[in-house]
Amino acid sequence: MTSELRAHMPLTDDTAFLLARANARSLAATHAGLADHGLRVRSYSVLALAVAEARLSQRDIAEYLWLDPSQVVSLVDDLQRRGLVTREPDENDRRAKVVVATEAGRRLHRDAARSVAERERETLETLDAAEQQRLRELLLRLAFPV
Amino acid sequence: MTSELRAHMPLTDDTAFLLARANARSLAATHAGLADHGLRVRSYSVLALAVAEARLSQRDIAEYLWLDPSQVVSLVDDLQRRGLVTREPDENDRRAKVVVATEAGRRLHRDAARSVAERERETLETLDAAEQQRLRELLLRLAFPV
DNA sequence: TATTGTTATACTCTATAACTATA
DNA sequence: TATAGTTATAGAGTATAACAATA
Repeated sequence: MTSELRAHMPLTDDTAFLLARANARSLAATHAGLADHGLRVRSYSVLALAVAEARLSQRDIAEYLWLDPSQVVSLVDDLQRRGLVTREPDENDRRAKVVVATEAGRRLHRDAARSVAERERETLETLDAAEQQRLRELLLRLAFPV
Repeated sequence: MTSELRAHMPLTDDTAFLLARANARSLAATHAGLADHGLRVRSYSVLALAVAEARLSQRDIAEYLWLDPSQVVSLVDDLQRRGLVTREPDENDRRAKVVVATEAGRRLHRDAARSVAERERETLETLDAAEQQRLRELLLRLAFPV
């Protein structure tokens, strides 16, 4: 970056722009962390929710990850084909299918999460621990407004 | 969102996830604000940099917006075709082209920025003014690490 | 009637490599 | 030898509409 640009820095008072650029950096780090595990950001996210004990339906996953329900279908298809998750019938609603991680899915997620955390740590180290915590609190309220 | 999910909230200690979801909300708001102005997020961002007085080259723009230089070519092509920006030769480097907004480009940007700001305000209102400022400071350091 | 998962399709965005002109 | 802009192409991500099964 030129010194002139450093001094001026357009758009840096624009939350949307800062959010987009910070997210781009974070995405690159996550992508790099997942590369060796045969996962992409979206399939990793779905797997992470399947590993969590929340017993989410595909519709829940779509809402949570801000994806279209039709996208979740092919993501779960892929994970299921690889033996990482299963579709279980919801006992209360026969339309819905709960996505649950298999033992292999849990193992892969654990290894992938470790790689991702390592990369993310480098991305976040420009903030100290308290600042990172404060950032997460603010982002949480933005990501999930009450 | 189910109450069970509200209670559990997987991934909410994951900065990358929160960043992605907050960015998705912000993007949707920006997109809605731009819809009536014939602009998309990426073309709007390039136009915003052209309106700024930083006299950025296409390469600068690519780096700043985290885009590939080849993507900037077609974005500038489109804006230029619509008379919103011009490519000016860089006096110091004949390879480089500086992207500058025309008067029409400035007008469109002003109108679009107003629409975007309105939508963004709704997205951000879950935080008070001081919190929004604090968030921008933290994001800036994440987006542009020294 | 509304919702869940599914299929299909078109469009946008992203990643990569090669080429040219200039440095 | 390296860099700025350009062209081309393939792959990933996104948006939308329609349908069957179930609520």
